[in-house]
Amino acid sequence: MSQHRHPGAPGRAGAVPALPDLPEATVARLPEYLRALHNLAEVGHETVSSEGLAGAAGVNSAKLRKDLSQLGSYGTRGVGYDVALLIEQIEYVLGLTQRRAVALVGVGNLGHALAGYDGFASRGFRIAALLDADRSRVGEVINGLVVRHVDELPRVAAEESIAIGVIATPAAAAQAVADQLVTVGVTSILNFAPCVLSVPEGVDVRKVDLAIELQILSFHEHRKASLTALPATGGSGLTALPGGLAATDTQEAIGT
Amino acid sequence: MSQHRHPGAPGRAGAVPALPDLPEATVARLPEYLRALHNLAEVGHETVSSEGLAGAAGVNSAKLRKDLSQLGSYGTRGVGYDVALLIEQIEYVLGLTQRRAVALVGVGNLGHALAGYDGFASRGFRIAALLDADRSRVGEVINGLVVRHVDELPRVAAEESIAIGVIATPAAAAQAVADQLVTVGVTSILNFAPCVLSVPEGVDVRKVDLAIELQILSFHEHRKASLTALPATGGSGLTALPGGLAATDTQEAIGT
DNA sequence: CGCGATTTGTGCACGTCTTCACAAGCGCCT
DNA sequence: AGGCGCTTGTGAAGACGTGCACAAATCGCG
Repeated sequence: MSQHRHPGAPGRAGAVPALPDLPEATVARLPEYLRALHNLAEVGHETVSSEGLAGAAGVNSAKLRKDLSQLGSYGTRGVGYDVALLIEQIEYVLGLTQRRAVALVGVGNLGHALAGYDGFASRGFRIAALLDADRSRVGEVINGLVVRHVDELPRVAAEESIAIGVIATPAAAAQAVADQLVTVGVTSILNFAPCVLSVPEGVDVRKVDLAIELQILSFHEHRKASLTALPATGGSGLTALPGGLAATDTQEAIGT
Repeated sequence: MSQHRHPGAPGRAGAVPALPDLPEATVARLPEYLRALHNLAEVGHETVSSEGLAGAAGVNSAKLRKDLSQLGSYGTRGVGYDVALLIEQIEYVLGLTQRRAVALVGVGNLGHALAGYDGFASRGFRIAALLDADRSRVGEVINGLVVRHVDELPRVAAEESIAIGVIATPAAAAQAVADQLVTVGVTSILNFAPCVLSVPEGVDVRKVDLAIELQILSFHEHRKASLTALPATGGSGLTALPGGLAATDTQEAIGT
């Protein structure tokens, strides 16, 4: 689909392939833009304005324009962005032109669900191996993949280059698993275990903790409750407002 | 445990119960501190220094002190923080003194795993209801809870006050579910579906998207690869450094 | 009772992120 | 060709978050 020229160095071909060192906040939003763009492409949109894409991605249009300008992307003034081209650009920047191999360690409750998650395959990743420390689980087949023992990690890593390790073990086991992953050369880890991982410099760790998300929401619930609990004690004037005017943050009121 | 005086307004009893309006970045870290504190308490620590707690939580000690000072917490200079007291304080601020009821919508792959997740119960939450739109799933028992049809949401909400709604449905269904949750009075939503939710003002939405996390990691992999690909083209002098000196961010090298 | 060791709480400077507002550029219509 | 409306890209200002470095406070010991 619209195979313009090969996605590579933006602009001149053969130039430095190094990435333009994006702000982290921008990087965190690019996947959201990408998802929105895929949706737009499916519906048949050829181009999209910053306003339109921003709406679909749930952000401010100015922020979106600044983000896209960061990666040197070419929109057309008066028209908007070419959807297909922008998808290519973002996928290139995110390193999704190659399908990255993921090793998933821990096939318990959560790991099982992750192993069956469609989003892996459909968003540029491939589960290369399922691993677990529990030998009674080894041999089990999940979603067409056989669970292997975690000690086989070096062999797995030798078979195919693992780009990302996903840890879905209990907290007690997580650090040991992380160490093993680092040992076999993995430099990116997604940690679902509720604990802090200690890794050498150069290794990236991202963490997803369900309980933390719930507790943050709980805080806001608590705050909202404590606000509406004040009836009208002669507040300075900014009381009432049943909906609560405080833009708490997170992602309130996306607008239409 | 350690039922000091009732956790309530910090300091004087009966004072304003309103929360001190914390910075969002601080709120996001409090759960991490809380978890670290529980670990310390189990090991038998009575007090902990900012340095010690910061290490356990994977943050800078200055940041931790500033965070704790925000909530008016009382550490003791020369000694540190009282672990039990600090746990009480943070749990109060986060609104965890009451066990909040969670409604989980969507018991597919992921929802199933979430329903069986221990972290819910052990971190201050209680799954009050499992709901799904698929009638063939209704009646199924997961972890001692019966799956009910999503249309029963109003009845469920009437039975007990739902504090938080968790959406674990496919993206296509998520917005409709969110609307239903909002209708029955839920003002906090945790969304696992890969889509942007539009909600009225006053409703908080947090999002967890596995694919986004992976794509962010993919970017860093891509960047690291493009850096090491430059051998030694007479760089300005800060090349080499096999580990890569760039503190990419996220959470690198926690130290010991 | 005083002193030193230790640790908290915070003022300040710096960097990052966000948002506004507008100039520059592009296409279309006349 | 020229002008007009629309949209991008960006400079500048402000809000926010971070980390250093140090003063203030507390404990323990002589």
